[in-house]
Amino acid sequence: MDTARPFRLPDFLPYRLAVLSERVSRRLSVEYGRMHGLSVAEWRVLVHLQRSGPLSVRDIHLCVNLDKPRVSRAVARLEAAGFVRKGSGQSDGRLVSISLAEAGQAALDDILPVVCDIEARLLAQLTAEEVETLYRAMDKIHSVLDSDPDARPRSRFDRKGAET
Amino acid sequence: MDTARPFRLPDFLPYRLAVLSERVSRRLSVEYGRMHGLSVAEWRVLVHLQRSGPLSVRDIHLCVNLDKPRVSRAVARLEAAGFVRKGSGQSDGRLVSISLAEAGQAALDDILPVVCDIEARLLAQLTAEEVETLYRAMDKIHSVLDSDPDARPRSRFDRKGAET
DNA sequence: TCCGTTTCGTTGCATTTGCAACGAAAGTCA
DNA sequence: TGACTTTCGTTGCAAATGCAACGAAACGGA
Repeated sequence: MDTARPFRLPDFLPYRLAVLSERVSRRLSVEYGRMHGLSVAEWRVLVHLQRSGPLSVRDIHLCVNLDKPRVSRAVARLEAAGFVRKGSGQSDGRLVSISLAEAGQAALDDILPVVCDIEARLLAQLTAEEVETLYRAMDKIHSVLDSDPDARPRSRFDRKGAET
Repeated sequence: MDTARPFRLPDFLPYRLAVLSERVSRRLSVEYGRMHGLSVAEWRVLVHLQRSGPLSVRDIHLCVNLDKPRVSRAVARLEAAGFVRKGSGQSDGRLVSISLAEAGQAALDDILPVVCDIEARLLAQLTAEEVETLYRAMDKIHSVLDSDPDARPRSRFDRKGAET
């Protein structure tokens, strides 16, 4: 019989992921966009700086899934806004040491509670077990891609909750 | 104690969703990109046409999460490539009736098996129950956004497997 | 019928994106 | 030391994106 079910976009995993992810991102960026005029890239850079201390562009690029140019430009804007300071690396003249400025920390202090609250609301309808399964499922999908040569590699920070 | 856990980007749901979704999308677009030079928008339009028959730009726009300009341009490219035909609507002179051409159907016949295979591989590591929970969890997250005035509304086709 | 309003598809435009390439600064090895 | 290669951050540029606005067509009352 081979009744190949007619292909339905709304049932297609990649499409579902894209739609949900975009909707969530949009909802979030409304928040930190209107609070301090941050883009997603800038937000990621700030957050990463907060917990990892001064870093180079490359470090950030490798950790938060943004390509080098995007990090570079995000840092430039953040510096112009006073959220971040750029110093030259001491040992290696190529590296740039990027560190969080007070205004940047203040912005994070503003935004983090709001953003965490949204995340909590999004997850509020799920049982603890559902959340766990959701994350496990997402990780399993990642692991399939990890061994697919045509997939883009996963940043090491995303592999496992990141120790450092 | 209130040890507010230090905010970790890799544990943050919106970030996780974005990373996974982008990685999956990328992996997919490698496929239909190199097979027929299709973009994501064009792919979505083709798929939707296949199962819903001739449609207007507006119909597509409302169903597959693409804004009007993007649909319009995608259709233009698809028409130039011979994948799609554009006729004027009969009753309403404003509407454009877009229908799948033979070449478009052929392209889909080419791509669908490959793309479905990728989806199957992505889900292969999950148990049936995990898949079910994954989808249920995603739906619950959507439903939270459905009642959030600051979130963008969900297309009716995405709300429930789409009857038509 | 006529005129104001709404809807449709397209186009313009400013911004963002992704990718390649560039110069500067290490590193490497003879 | 001196060429050759690699790495870092930035810049250029072509293409994609998001959003507003436009003209054309239909609708809705007077």
